[in-house]
Amino acid sequence: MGDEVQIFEDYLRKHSLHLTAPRETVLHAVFGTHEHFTADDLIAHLQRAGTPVSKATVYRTLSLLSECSLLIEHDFGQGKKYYEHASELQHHGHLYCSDCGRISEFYDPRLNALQDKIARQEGFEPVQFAVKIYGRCADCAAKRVRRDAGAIG
Amino acid sequence: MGDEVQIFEDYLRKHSLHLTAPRETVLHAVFGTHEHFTADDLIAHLQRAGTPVSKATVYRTLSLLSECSLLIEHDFGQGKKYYEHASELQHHGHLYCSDCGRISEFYDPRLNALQDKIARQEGFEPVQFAVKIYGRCADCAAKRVRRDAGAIG
DNA sequence: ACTGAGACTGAGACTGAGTCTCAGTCTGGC
DNA sequence: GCCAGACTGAGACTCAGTCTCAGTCTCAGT
Repeated sequence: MGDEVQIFEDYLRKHSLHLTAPRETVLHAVFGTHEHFTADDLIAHLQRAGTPVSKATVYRTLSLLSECSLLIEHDFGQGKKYYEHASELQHHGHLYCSDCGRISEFYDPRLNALQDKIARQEGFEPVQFAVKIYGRCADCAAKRVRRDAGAIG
Repeated sequence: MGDEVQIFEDYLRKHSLHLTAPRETVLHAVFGTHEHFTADDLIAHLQRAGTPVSKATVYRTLSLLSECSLLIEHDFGQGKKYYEHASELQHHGHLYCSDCGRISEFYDPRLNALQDKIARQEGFEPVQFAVKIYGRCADCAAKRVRRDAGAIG
């Protein structure tokens, strides 16, 4: 936090836009967490925090933050976008637990190198990689084993 | 085609469901193409072909086909689902051109092995892998180079 | 063939994430 | 202070996808 404000301000200035109070509120809320969040989460959080910002403004600000590469959008096929800080580990992948919805991350440079190589082999100019592994997290896998054992016994 | 009908019929029978005319119409349309398609594409196609099937039924049938693993759903962050045949190359990745929207595929067993290994290292039980590389296809990259050259010269 | 339980259908209402519009407000260079 | 143009919130709108419901069809049992 701090760097982000700077980057955002620079970006806004370059495009003749202003760092207004609602934008600052959103910026602080966004960079005050390290979780993946949705626009709706953020709107609810701001509401609860007593600093409500309208839906339209939240979406507009998230869009600006994505444009200046401070945020990255992710889609896990839920019909809504998840956001995360772009500054975290670069080009990491996601593990999405279909049972509890938990999202965790992993980073493996070999995976990135391999993807880059494959893309270029196909004449493709890669900009962003998105590796999503769907399945069950350790907790849910364990729960399922216990439940299945119970069902049998 | 043929195998798919068999698999679908077996699945339906096992669940006390019927292979009705609208379902058959959808099945034929779905397996009559090898492209990635959206529900909307399919509805429009059936309309044009003079064999319209209602939106609700199309969605219901696509959902059944996904359940019995004949189709796989994909999300490229467009706010709509793309479908493809599950029988095609297994666990392949997608190259999505952000300029023209074209979707192409690649298959690399090393990528799958690596993903499986990474997931299990994290205690995660993988069910499905989704590798999406966003960027520019060869055509669009070339177009862009020409356009940029033109802008400078 | 007839019957009844329950599966199926289409039309259209509904949902929910995200976008757009618009009137009123704010910002900052002059 | 003025003004162009950026910004805001409220709520209308869009659009993919889901749900509802009344009417229809299917098929096992007779």
